[in-house]
Amino acid sequence: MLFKDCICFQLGKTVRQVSKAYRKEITSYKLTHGQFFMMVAIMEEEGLLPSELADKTSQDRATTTGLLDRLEKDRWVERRSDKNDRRSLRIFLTPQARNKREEILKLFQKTNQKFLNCFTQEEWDQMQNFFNRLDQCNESELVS
Amino acid sequence: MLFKDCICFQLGKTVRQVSKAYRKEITSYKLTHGQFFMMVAIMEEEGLLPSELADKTSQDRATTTGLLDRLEKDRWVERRSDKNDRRSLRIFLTPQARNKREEILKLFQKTNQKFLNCFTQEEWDQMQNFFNRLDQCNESELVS
DNA sequence: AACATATAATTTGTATTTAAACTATTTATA
DNA sequence: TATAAATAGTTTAAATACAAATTATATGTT
Repeated sequence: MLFKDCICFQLGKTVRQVSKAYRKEITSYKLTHGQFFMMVAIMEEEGLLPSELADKTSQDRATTTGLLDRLEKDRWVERRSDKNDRRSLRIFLTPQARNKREEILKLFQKTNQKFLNCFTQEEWDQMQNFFNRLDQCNESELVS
Repeated sequence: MLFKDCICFQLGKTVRQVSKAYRKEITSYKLTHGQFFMMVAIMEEEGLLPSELADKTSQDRATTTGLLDRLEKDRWVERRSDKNDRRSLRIFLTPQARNKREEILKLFQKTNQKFLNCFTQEEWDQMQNFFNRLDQCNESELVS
């Protein structure tokens, strides 16, 4: 199997499968899983900057702008300009999104738990350790 | 950390980082990493159907069509129609792609090895086991 | 104050990803 | 042999992803 020992390939394949299963769990809200994560991030703390949300969700800023555009169009969030720094925006929930806060956060926990249940705590610790190592391995210069 | 125990989130974050690092390794050929994997798959065996390549690269067919479109536009591959089944196409390398076959396959091995070097064989076995478990965990019905 | 630099967010352009619908062809079955 | 069902591949539309450029504003330095 050509791609058996290609971490990048295997990781890509797995993330596509897991994301698909995750989407299936959250269909009721008609949010993509990226939008769902963004909503969870905003529901945990309102008033953050787009750049802070980008950091929090590990997306880049351009992607975050797009996510917020669609969430704003669908009346989940609103951008309010910051009085102290006119470059900045602050992201808040709409009233109707705030009504769904508890539900969404609960669904987030429940869905995560379903995936976590496939692993022992020790295994999940080990998996996180692998993820961290991959990040570091990326930072180091991969020169021949 | 809100997303610490969300496998889907952590996996997505990691795959974005790893893919970015992978892209950096293969920039010289001006291929995205998806295109690169597709080229590797074709270089291993010419004459496969798009559907077979989709399976081989774990992409769905629509994605494969798009990848082949761009690879054909950039003169890496050509589609030839199958005489025995007029629905089918067979994918072949162009002569200029065939010239780069050894280089590309070597770069594929080398780049993969760089990432594998961050782990022992035992750890990589363990990681593959986790990936397989995630796939299975997805197939099972995740009903409350 | 004037200017360079940095920062926040967006825009642009290209590629990927996916679900769903679609066309053409082949195979199975009544 | 008709017709239904399956198969191969593509198209469409919407969302991501990301590099590079852009706009507006703020900060630092002389």
